[in-house]
Amino acid sequence: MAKASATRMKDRSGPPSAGPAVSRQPNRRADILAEAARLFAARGYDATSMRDIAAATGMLPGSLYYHFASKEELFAELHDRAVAAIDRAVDSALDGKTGAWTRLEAALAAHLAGLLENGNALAIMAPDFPDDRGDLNARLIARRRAYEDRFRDLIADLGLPETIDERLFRLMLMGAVNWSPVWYRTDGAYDPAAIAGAFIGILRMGFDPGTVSK
Amino acid sequence: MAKASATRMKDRSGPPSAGPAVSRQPNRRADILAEAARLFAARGYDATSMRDIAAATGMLPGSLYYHFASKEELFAELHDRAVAAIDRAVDSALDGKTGAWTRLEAALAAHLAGLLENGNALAIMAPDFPDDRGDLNARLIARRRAYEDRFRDLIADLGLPETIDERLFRLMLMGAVNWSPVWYRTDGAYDPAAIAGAFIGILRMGFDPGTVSK
DNA sequence: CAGATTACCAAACGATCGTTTGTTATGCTA
DNA sequence: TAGCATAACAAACGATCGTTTGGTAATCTG
Repeated sequence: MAKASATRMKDRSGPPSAGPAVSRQPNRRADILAEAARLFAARGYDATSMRDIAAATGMLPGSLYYHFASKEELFAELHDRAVAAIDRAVDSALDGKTGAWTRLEAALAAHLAGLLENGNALAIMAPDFPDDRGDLNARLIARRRAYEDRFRDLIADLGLPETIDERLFRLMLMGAVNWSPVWYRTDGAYDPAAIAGAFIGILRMGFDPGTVSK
Repeated sequence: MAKASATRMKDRSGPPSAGPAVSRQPNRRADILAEAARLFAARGYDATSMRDIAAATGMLPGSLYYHFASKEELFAELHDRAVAAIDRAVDSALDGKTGAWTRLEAALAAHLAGLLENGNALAIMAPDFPDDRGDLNARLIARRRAYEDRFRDLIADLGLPETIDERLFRLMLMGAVNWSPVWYRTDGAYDPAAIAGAFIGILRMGFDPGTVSK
């Protein structure tokens, strides 16, 4: 895997701080991102070639390199966008909600719904990359870590008894949810909210007795 | 990906039903399996080439095809062996144990220990293959499904209240455990038994009150 | 209207992939 | 000892991969 020479590549992401942005074919870059997201989610990173993405976008393979310096760069941007989108979804799910357990459940449901969006974003959020591919992997992990800190706070608010290891509590809950896309079926009996509700219900039973149903 | 022509390939797996098995270089096939398992676990399926496996085994790439019809076949056998090994580990962990919660915890600890064995068997057990690659994926999923049924029974023995969906209970618990290899560090504070104990402890608190410690 | 920039096409490059083919020692068996 | 299956080597095949290079219309800017 050759180191991508970033010459001639202008960073077209970032905020459109000044000027009316570009005007010619204003949306091809967004098209690429959308098609790449769909393909990565459906087939995984390795099984999706730049030629596939180009064909789905109606371009030639080399043309992608005008917008993105490399395949890894393209994927990393998708990853960042997915994390940011889920982060915002959690924000709005939390908006106005009160009660530590209710807030945790709402955040969890938004998190899961975000994971399942666009087919299946698991392939984008999950640690698809074993250990290898150092730079990219480190970047993705850091992004996710920052996001998952939100749940550390939400769990701290629960006021769990001291005998409970809050870190393991969080890892258990997040693991259960992050694994859900593996068995989730869109035609199944549960939707994201129901799954989050059931998980929280099971846990809540032990720590917050007297609350059988909502 | 050309359809592998299985001509000239004798199935060298299966039970050594009759005769003293092969006798000449009796162990090269096992070497291949061992090295392939190590490489797949470390780098993943796609990032591990047949040339890598051959080099690690001290053979030439083509020689692998005397023992295995294809790369997928090699992986599938590894997957089956991993599932079988964990199945046996759960067997022996359960041996002599009584009490529904204790048995579930023991099975869970053995399951997690098995996942973490050999570096990280996650790459072997996990749904590495997105949706594509039909034949192989179907086979792997079927093997895992049969194995995971064990936990359905263990959970049924708990006698959970009727308000609890046992399926979601199982999916939650298995998801939490199956996700653990993602964050598990061998130099960390927890070993598989501690993790299983903590997870069960959190759940048990709600359904089996009065049991603070073991 | 001249020049620069944008957004692409067309075509290829070198590397690597899974796999196949033909051959060759080696040991078992009759 | 002849014949045969075993277990590998040696070398290549065709395909596909990420990426690069050079050119070219279209658009924006001065």
